[in-house]
Amino acid sequence: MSQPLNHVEVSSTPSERFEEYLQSRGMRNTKPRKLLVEHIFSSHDHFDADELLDQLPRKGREGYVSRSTVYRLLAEFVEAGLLRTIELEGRTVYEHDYGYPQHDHLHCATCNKLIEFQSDELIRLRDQLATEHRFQVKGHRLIISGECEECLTAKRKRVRRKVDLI
Amino acid sequence: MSQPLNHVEVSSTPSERFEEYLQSRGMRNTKPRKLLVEHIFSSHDHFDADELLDQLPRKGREGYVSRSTVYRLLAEFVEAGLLRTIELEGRTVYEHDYGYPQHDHLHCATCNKLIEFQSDELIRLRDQLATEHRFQVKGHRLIISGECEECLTAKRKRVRRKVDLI
DNA sequence: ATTAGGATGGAAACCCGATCTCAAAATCTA
DNA sequence: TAGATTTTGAGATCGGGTTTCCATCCTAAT
Repeated sequence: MSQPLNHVEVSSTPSERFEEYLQSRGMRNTKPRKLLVEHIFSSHDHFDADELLDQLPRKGREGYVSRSTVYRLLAEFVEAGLLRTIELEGRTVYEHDYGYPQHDHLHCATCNKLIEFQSDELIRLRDQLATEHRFQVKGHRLIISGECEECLTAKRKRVRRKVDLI
Repeated sequence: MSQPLNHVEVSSTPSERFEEYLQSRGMRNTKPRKLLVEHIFSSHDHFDADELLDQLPRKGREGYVSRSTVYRLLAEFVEAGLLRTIELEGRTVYEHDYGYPQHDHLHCATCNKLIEFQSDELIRLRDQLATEHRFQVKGHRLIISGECEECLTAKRKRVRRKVDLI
């Protein structure tokens, strides 16, 4: 059974890591940049640009970051190796990359949740398949789609309720 | 070693199959519909709407089909089970579904080619992973990205040529 | 503190595949 | 073959995530 994913040992926090990145390129560590790194790494969620904007303070409030800046910074975080993108049904979804191991996803079509898992056997199989086709692997993306436990349970409950009414 | 994919035994051609589909819905078997099914199933390629349009005769020529009709008919073919879509880096790519087995892809980042493969072991692993997470599988999508044999060979040749010049 | 130049906010522009509109053409039925 | 109905073609239009523009603000180095 694949366990909840463990963090990779890293010597510095995402914020520290990003600061180094900025330094090395002569870029400035501004309020929006600090705030967004903090926010994004304060919880381990998947999100797209819009969802992130929804989570942040509204215009006029302390800590507000504009739409254009959010887009700019998300691109920077990806560039810096902090985040990684997943293309899922048209939208671009972001997830932690720095300090987080390679993994794949189960995608629930009902509640839209992404469940992570790690499988060494998958990697082995992938490399074997590539070798058979004399293909040089750079990476892969596996998304298993279907319905998660909670949604299945909820559905079962609904059915039972209907049956009870009869 | 996974072999080139074999066609599934089917009792009728894609054209015949599509005609049945049209009949059953009281739709008409028009020239554009006949022509497009013929064209699409005359070779086993992956394509998007634009590529398909490029392959068809230009405006004014015999056999011309308009952009809007191409989009309309592609949707019909998917609905009819003739084609299946793959979302690849933003664009919608179509491939044969009818008379063709489930499979996955190797995607060459250099020449953009899609190479098909089939793996029972992958299905087994997928189902096992899903079971471990009490997840009900509907399907999956695996894309292994990297570089194909031809592109690797071409690159090697270029390097050798450079070396020769020294 | 000053200041040069990088960064941000707000809004407009963009991108572009996909869809819609509707008059004209094609198909099927009787 | 006439009539009813579906389908097509051409162009306009859409949608919405993303990018650009630029005046203003902010940061960091001096």
